[in-house]
Amino acid sequence: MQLNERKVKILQAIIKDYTDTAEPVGSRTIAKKYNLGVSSATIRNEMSDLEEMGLIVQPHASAGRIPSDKGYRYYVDSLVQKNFSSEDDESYIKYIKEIIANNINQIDHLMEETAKALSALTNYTTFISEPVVRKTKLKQVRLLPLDDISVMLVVATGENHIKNYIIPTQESIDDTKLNEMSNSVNDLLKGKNRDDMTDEVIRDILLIIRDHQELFKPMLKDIKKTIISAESVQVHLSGEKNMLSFPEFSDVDTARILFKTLEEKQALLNIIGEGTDGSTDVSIGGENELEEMKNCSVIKTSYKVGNDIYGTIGIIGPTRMDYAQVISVLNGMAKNIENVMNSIAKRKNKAIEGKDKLDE
Amino acid sequence: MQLNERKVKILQAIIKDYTDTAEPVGSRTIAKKYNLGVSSATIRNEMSDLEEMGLIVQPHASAGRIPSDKGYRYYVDSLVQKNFSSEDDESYIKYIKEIIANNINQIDHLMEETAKALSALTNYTTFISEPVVRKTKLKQVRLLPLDDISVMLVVATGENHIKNYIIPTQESIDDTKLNEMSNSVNDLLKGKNRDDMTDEVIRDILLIIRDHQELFKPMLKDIKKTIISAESVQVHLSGEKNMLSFPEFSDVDTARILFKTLEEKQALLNIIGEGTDGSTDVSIGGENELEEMKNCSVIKTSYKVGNDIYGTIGIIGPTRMDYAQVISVLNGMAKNIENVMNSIAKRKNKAIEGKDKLDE
DNA sequence: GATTAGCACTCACGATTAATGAGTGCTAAC
DNA sequence: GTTAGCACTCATTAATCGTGAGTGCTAATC
Repeated sequence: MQLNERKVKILQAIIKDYTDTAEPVGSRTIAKKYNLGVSSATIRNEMSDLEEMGLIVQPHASAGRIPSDKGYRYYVDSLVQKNFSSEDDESYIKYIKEIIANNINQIDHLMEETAKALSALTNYTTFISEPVVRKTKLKQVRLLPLDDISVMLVVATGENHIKNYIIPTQESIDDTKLNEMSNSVNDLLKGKNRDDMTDEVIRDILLIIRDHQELFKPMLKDIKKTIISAESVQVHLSGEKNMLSFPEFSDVDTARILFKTLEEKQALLNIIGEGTDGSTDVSIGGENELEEMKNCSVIKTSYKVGNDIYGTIGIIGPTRMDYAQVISVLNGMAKNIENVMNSIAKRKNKAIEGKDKLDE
Repeated sequence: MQLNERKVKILQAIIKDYTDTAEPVGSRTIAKKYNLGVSSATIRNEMSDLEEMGLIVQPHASAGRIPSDKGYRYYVDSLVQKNFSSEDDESYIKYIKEIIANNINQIDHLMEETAKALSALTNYTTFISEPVVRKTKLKQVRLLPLDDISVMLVVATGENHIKNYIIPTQESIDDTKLNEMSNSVNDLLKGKNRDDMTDEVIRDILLIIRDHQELFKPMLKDIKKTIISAESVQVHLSGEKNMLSFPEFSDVDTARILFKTLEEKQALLNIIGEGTDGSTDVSIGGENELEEMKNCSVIKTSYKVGNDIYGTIGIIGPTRMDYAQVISVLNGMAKNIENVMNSIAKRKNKAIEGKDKLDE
């Protein structure tokens, strides 16, 4: 589809004005506000063409025009992408710095805070999925004394998912003994993934805890649970209530239906989809599969460490949104998550390198 | 205020009907639906009296009556309390059993799940505050190897608040050495509360970690942070979006303003207030301090272990609600939290008793 | 004295109508 | 190709009116 320069300008004007006002835009408005050097009549003719092409629509006969899904699509594809990266809106950097400074060392906390910041910045609903790793490995499994009647189980996976469990013991267990068991279990499980937990391994563990088998048997389930939760896609959602401030959701039912959809995890996973391979993905209105989201747009991108795709971050808002700004902020945010994660990875590599040298 | 039996019946009828329909109730409706054996005219006369007493109001001249805050108050005080406990609606027991079965061993998780269940049961917004303890004591502080470049810090307090922190070390630290440090630090801090962490103690800790002081110094901050977070009132909120289904919130702005209020932690703390000393507390409409909540009611109660008041649980809904049912469910829920907590406490006491016998 | 039937009165709500004005499409002139 | 001009459309708002739910009062009845 080829548009002459004037048509492009008019389309841009309509999108800009509609984004700001949420009201259909008329030819006179454009003539007055965006001095294109032609009269409203000329603009009317051009608009008629644009409508024929399906880029704009008239909500009703005597109203102005609003961008159609196709119009936004054209805008996003050809107008935004060119220069969104140049729009170096650094205002959010402060936010992210704060988040990182705020002593985040667990993945889910980082996710949660990032989601919050992003929805605060854009005023839209934000989703972010935690890193997915197919076969996460156990890094540490520890049994620690908690008090006279319980023992604490700490399980950490390769991606620093850490979970605690409390095992009620009813009786005090000797520290040295506990420590022994802890070490033995840890030695057995360290580096193992789910498939590695064979019957044989389990038999060995049961042998280790033979004196307290009934007490510690549930531990196996907890360990497995940690692996599963590390491997399953955890999605954080934030800022849903922001949506209520847009006129698109002035009808409570519309909002309620959307909220209900977003509460279903499966729907969210659907929205997140396959991940975007590093690029930024925009789904406009009807392009979304879910009926409830036909008047929403979803913008998402992925963050990654090294060459492995790690997770997805994105926003959900009404189709009428400032795509250029959102894309820019979103990309910045993704880049920042990558930086945080990469800095962890780099530290790790350095440590390994150092070791190698020592080994020589 | 003394009402004759018929007036009471009429007030009850109005509250019941309005709770069900959210529409003003007229004299003819009452005459037809609730056979009191008198004509609508008689009911009109009685209603006129009830209005004079301020128990019901007319939204406008040609409308039926709706209960006023005062009317609900009268109803709650004199009608509900008498027999709410007999209303043994056991339907939610299944829910709670599931929650408990679902292997909850950390307080905040229990809170979160309880809040969710309660809002699912009542369809209202639920809040629950985690146990408050003035001077929580450290129970366990442990340093554990995580990987080559980081060490994991696990801190547990007396109430089984457990937090993990990751300390980046850049270099591998000898396991035995780490274990030594861990034990020493733990010995120093075990049983200490915030005030006990004197300069002297800190000096001792610094001495223990002298070889890695720069690395482990931030640990002190993390430990303090754990104490503070255990001592501060953590409030879980759940089911806010349920509110959107009530006609009272069919206006988006009303809902948005309420949501915004509930997002402020201070406002929530205000609502929770001082705790209720075991009784059930009902705040109806204008009785609430916050302007935004003048058309809401708050019902709360406290759960406790032993003689110490521990925390508050409650619901927020429109003034038009089924008080009897909510109070009953809420009390049941509180009792269940108490049971879970008491069972922990009991196990503990038993263990101590057993030990005492051994010592003899 | 309490209850009720009857009736006038009030007023929200919905439907109908009319005025307004924002906006378009078309035509003819430039 | 551009524009001025004008007829036409139709959402929106305000005004009007009828309807019905509901009340309050009065007088008759139990």
